[in-house]
Amino acid sequence: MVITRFAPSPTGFLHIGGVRTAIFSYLWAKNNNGKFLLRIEDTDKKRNSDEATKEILRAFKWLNIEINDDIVYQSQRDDIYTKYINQLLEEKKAYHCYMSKEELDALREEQQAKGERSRYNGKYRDFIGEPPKGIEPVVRIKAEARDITINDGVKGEVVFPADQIDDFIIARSDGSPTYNFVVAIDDYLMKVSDVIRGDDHLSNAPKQMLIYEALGFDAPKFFHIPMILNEKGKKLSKRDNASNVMDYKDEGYFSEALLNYLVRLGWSSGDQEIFSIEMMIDKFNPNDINKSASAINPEKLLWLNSHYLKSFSNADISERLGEIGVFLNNNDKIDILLDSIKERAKTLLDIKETVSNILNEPSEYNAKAVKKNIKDNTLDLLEKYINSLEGEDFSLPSGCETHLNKFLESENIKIPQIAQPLRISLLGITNSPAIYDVLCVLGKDEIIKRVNKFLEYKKGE
RNA sequence: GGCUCCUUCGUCUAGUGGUUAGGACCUCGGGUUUUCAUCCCGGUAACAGGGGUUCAAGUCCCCUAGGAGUCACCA
Repeated sequence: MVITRFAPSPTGFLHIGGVRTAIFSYLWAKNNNGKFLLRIEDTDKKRNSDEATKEILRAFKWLNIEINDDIVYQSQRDDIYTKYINQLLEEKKAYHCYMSKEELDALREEQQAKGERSRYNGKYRDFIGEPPKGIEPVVRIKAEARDITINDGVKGEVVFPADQIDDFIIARSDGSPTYNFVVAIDDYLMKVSDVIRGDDHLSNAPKQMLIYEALGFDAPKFFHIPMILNEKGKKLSKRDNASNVMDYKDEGYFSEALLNYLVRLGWSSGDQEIFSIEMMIDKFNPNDINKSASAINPEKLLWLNSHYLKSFSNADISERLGEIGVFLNNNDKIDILLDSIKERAKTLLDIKETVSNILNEPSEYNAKAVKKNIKDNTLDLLEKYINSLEGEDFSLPSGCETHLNKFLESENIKIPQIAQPLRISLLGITNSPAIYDVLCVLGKDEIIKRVNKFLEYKKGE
């Protein structure tokens, strides 16, 4: 069975790069009818917070990525790690190192001064005798001096030369296990078969291989996926704006669009751009992931978002609007309104804004628009217009159109002469959905009310 | 600096020795449109550079350049 996992450390919000890693892992598991697990790497008590964990979970919920089995928290697994550390110690595959931090620093400086790579010199590797007093030892693993080859599903064969590898620490002087150690143990214990993670972890892979070998465990298959770059071509970090997933939600993006956008970053299936989640699951294979890093492209995301928006039903959109506090339930023209708006909007926030522009009486009139469109005879026309509404059928946009055409003919004017002034008096601005739709949604009483208000405003000037 | 990885239009990518190097976003032009948009049609635009191998190279090899990642008792 293919089992994948996502293993964030809860040090803040979930960022875009992490989400993409998670999606890839999720898709690959589902493609194989396998499992997608979540492990919270909260061993660094100083930097972790429960709040961050909640935030990560909230993001997964929004993205509709389902996590199989119970969430694993590394902070609750000290006993397990200790057991394996002791095992390695007993088997002489690991040893206590009594080098102080100061001594280690001095060693590093000395090596760097000579232009060498800083690595542990193996001082306590075969140490016998009385250890120095007053020093709590760390545990180091015995790393055999040989090249280590990682057979990566994305990068291919990557060889790390022997001189790059030293006896690294698997347990700190306070007894707590280090990152590379717990990752290896947990992936094994969770039966993770395929590790898909950022290629910033590639250099950790040989260390983990060493741990697997020492313990006699089979190593999982690795897929080190390239980083996501920001618009400037630098590694996307938490400091980049728009790196927090939930910011996208707040800005009116849909999880469908974000997922679609992210899955196409570094991966593709021919010329296909639009993927439903089912299609992604069907087509995704981590072997097809690109080797090179890719830069984020907000415009394409926006395009995808508008694409998805157009495909949503009005009921669906209403529900999503409800989630951000916009309720349309008591408006019987809801379909006309949303049909009209969703064609031109790109985000949920766009819809919210336009809905509010239409449903709420304008509080002011755009001066530039007024100047351009309100001529000497315009107020007369507007007055005539509202006086001509009696008995007209405004239940559908087509009725509004029929009536307006009649009005144009009787006044012998062209449509812009009345459409733009109507927009201004009804909405305060000239950018709006089709005028017939606006008229229909508002209804005659509201039209009369707003036009009168505008007329009074103009007369009062 | 050591090690590792990467390099096709501005961006995301297709491409597995023979293609007029394709698609998408952006951009530009045109059309539809009462406005803003949408939508439709069309255009501009790329194999980092240099050597090989081969009848033939974006595709294979080498070098150079550029970019990225990593070098903790962080994860």
